[in-house]
This record gives sequence, structure tokens and C-alpha cells, in this order.
Amino acid sequence: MKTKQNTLYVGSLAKGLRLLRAFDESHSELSLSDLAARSGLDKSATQRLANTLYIEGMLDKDPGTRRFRPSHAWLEMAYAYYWSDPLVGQAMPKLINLSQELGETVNLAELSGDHIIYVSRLPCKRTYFAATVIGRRLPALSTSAGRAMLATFPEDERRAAVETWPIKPFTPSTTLDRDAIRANVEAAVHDGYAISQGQMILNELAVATPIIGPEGRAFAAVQCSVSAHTWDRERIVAEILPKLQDTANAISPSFQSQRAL
Amino acid sequence: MKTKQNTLYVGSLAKGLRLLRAFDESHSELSLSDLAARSGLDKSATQRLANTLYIEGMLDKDPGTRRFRPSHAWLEMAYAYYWSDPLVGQAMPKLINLSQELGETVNLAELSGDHIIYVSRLPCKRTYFAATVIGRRLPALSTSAGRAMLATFPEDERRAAVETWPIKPFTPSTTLDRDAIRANVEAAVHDGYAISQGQMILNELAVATPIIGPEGRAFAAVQCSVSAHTWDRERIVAEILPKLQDTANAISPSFQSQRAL
DNA sequence: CCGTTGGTATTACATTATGATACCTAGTGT
DNA sequence: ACACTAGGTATCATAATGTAATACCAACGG
Repeated sequence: MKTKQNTLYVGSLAKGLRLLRAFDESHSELSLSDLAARSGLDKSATQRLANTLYIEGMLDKDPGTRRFRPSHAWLEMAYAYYWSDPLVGQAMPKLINLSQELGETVNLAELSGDHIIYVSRLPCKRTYFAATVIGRRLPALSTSAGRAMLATFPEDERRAAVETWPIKPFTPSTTLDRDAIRANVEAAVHDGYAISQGQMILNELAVATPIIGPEGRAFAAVQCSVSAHTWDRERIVAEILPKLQDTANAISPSFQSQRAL
Repeated sequence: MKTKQNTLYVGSLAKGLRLLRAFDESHSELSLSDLAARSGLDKSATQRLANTLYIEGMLDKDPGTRRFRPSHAWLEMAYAYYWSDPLVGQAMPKLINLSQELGETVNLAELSGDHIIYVSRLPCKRTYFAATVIGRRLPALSTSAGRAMLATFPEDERRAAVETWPIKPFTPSTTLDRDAIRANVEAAVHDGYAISQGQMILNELAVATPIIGPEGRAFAAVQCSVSAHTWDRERIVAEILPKLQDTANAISPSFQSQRAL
């Protein structure tokens, strides 16, 4: 198998990464054969590579079950990431303030291709686990944060994105109709913020305001999610939105005249 | 160079990991030559491996400066890690409650060899950046969390650890005297919690209570850090400690009769 | 007890990674 | 403008390295 006929491409390394990527939210503990199956590598290769990752401390191995698991090194990588991302350092103190003022869950999301990724999360209320954990990647079109960002793009790009970016149903009420998404995005163009409902989980309301980077394009967003049982759109706009916008606006200036991420 | 004369060890993969590890809090953006220097690999190897990591999306490359940076994939790895760690899922909702009740920063730390690593952080007050970011690894002896955990170990292990585990000065007031550390640990044995002051940053007070695993050994701790300007030990014990202990005790049961991490 | 499944170890082979070298581009100082 | 340097990119002959087949071993289940 040749992923690339390129002398600047080290296949063994790439294969090792395949193994790392075999772990996800529904595959958190894998045996050697699981790894082989999920990575598409043969038994021998899997054995050698997994063993290497183990020796190097990238995988933990349960001595009883002999199954592999992500090691603490995976968290250290997140730590290193944070220092390299100029946004987080700027934003963190302001996000903390915001979450304390609102008493509701506040998130920081970045655009990552046609997805968003949660970079920082400050949960205030009990929610489902996935909503409390950083690093979650979601289709941009299905999130208020993604739509708020998209709304800062020129019209043709917006159109193209709404047509082509991926969507995936998470709840029965996830919007799969691209026209509806377009409407939501265009509303965000007008309003400067996006609200979405029940996209990732039922009875969840989310508001997001964009963080504007160079050339007026958003590359991140501040987002707040609340329960639809205790909140409605009107109250969100009245009580949450102003502070959310202040926060996003306070973060943006540092990135106005800087190079893209 | 042979790191191991072992056919189950894939050198190229290990070298690739060296490159990843070249990034840390003070080296967040590295050029090709930086990478070569920090990883100890020659120019060619660095070139090939870095290029592979770039193609595979593990590194971002600034088109202007040609410097490499950790990509969003590093955060996704943290996400995968979280699903594999049985502790976090159990603890998260309880930690959120705790942080809301206290209105102060709450952390969850795990033991990682002779260090602790922050697995979850819920900042409530403005602090320095490093205190808000998960994945930070610190010498166990220099943290209240580490000492609280150590205090659950049998006496001979405690002694050995206090003698041999690494210490490093972070502030002028970081305790470097192992006798003083032993005293603190032994106090924690008696009290069931540990308090430390100014270890990582000046004017910081930290309390920690252990999360007990199988065989009565702690493998994690709940920790709370507050400013010494507004708090003293007495008030901490009176107002913070009870709730902290409740939280740790509420988390522990699920791990009493389970295999070690 | 035997068959199956999954993990571990060994080996002969050639594919693959290697590292020296040469090339190219951008920045610096005179 | 020039030469000079530093840093990034590309090429290639060589053998070292990773490969995949196979055999071995332990645990589990009927």
C-alpha cells in the first residue's frame, strides 16, 4: 500500500497515526485485533506499531485485558496545543468572566475546515458529558457557532458552504434542510449572531457571536448553550446576547490586523 | 542510532513522536531547524517526518513563516482521551456542582507516575493561563493534590516517594526541603486532606482531597485553589473543605472495587 | 478435552527510510 | 547591487529497516 509515492512521506509514521486515530468516543479501549480492524493494517504491522506507541508512552495497556487506551500524553498534547493557539490566551479570562456573569455554560469554538471544534468549555450546569469536553468536532452547519462564523463570510462563500459542507443528524430535530440552514445563516448576517435549537441535543438552545479576524472574517465564536425548558429566544436575546457580544467584541480587536491562523 | 534492537519497535514512528514532543509551553511554534535541534534528528529526517505529520494533519504550517504548530488534531486527541478515562465521566457533574457552590476554581488531578496531571479544570476566577488549561503535568510532591494522594499510600512507599520523587522550583516559595514535604504529607495522612501554599504561584493556597481507588490507594484528587489574599487556612478548612470532601467521597465509591487505571 | 480466538515471537526478504548533497529562496549587511 | 548566510526544498544510490508470513502460546468456552 502506498499512500504517497513520495520520498518525503514516511509511511510507518502515518500508519502509527492511523492507530492513534482509531480511538474515538465510541472506541475508547481497543485490543490488538480491534486496532488492526479499525486501522486497516495487518496483524503484524499493528503489533509492531502499537508496541512502539506503548513503549513511547503514547498508549497505556491494561495488563489484565491487554487492551490499549490513550495515555496521559494525549492530554499533554492538548496542553501544548493551548500554548500555540494565540486565541485561547486572549480569550480565557474574558470567557471566565462571562460564564460567571451568566451562570450558564460558555464555549469557545474555532473553525476547522468545514467543522467547528470546541477549544474551551466552561460548564456551569450539569449537561451531558460530550458538552463538557474540549476537542469535540462538529459539522459547522449544525452549530450556532459555525453559522455565526459563516455569516461573516462573503455571500458566494456562504452560499457554497451551505450547499456543500457536511451535515449529520444528531437528534431527531437536527436541521437537515439546507434551505432552513441558509435562512438561519442569512438571519445571522443581519443580526450579527446565530441562535439554534436542538441541533446536538434535544431541548438545547444555543447562541453564538463571531470573533472577527483579519479581513473581517470570523475564525472563532463565543457560544452559550442553555436549556429550552427555562429559556426562550426572547429572554436569550435580552439577557445573554448583550454580554456575549461584549465578550466576543472584546476578544476580536487583538486579531483584526494579524495574520490568519 | 538504535533506540532498541527490537523488531517490534518501529524507529520511524518513535522519531515522529519525538517531533510532536518538541512542542511545549515555551516552544509553541517551531521551524524546521528548531524541530531538528529540539528532537536531535538530522535535517533530512526532520524534513521527512515533519512533512508526513503535516500531510496527515497533525501539524499546521504557517505559509508565511513556514513554521509548524500543533493542529486541532491535538485537541481531538484530548477528546478521545476523555472517553477512555472512566474517572472523568463520573466526576464531571459533581465537579461542576462543586465549583458552582464554591465559586472558586476546582480541579481534578490524576497521578501519572511521580507527577500529577490536571485532567479537568473549572476556573471561576481570573488566574494565570497555565492554571486554566488541562494537561499540565507537575511534580506530585509540589502539589496539594499529589500530597493528598500520596498520603493514602502505605508508609514505606510514602517515605520512598518523599525521598526520591522529583521536585523543581516554580516560585521562590516552592518547598524544596523534603523534610518539610514529608511533614505536610504526614499531616495529610492524619487529616485526610492536604493544604499547600505558594507552590506553583505566589499567594496561592490549594486544598486537595483524595479520590480513593481499589485497595484504598488514591489515584486522583479533587483540588481547589484560592488566593491567599482573600482566604486563610482556617476559613478554607471551615468553608471549602467539607464540600470538597463530599465531592471526593461521592466520586470514590465507583472505583473502590474496580481494576486500577 | 479440544477448538477457537487473540496475543506474542521469529525470520528471510525487499521495500522503505535514510542522510549526504545539491538546489533554491529570502533576508542581511556592505 | 553584491555576496553571504541561513533556512527550506528536492534528489538519489544504498542498505538498513520495516515487512508479512508463519509458528508458538495462553486463555476461554462448550
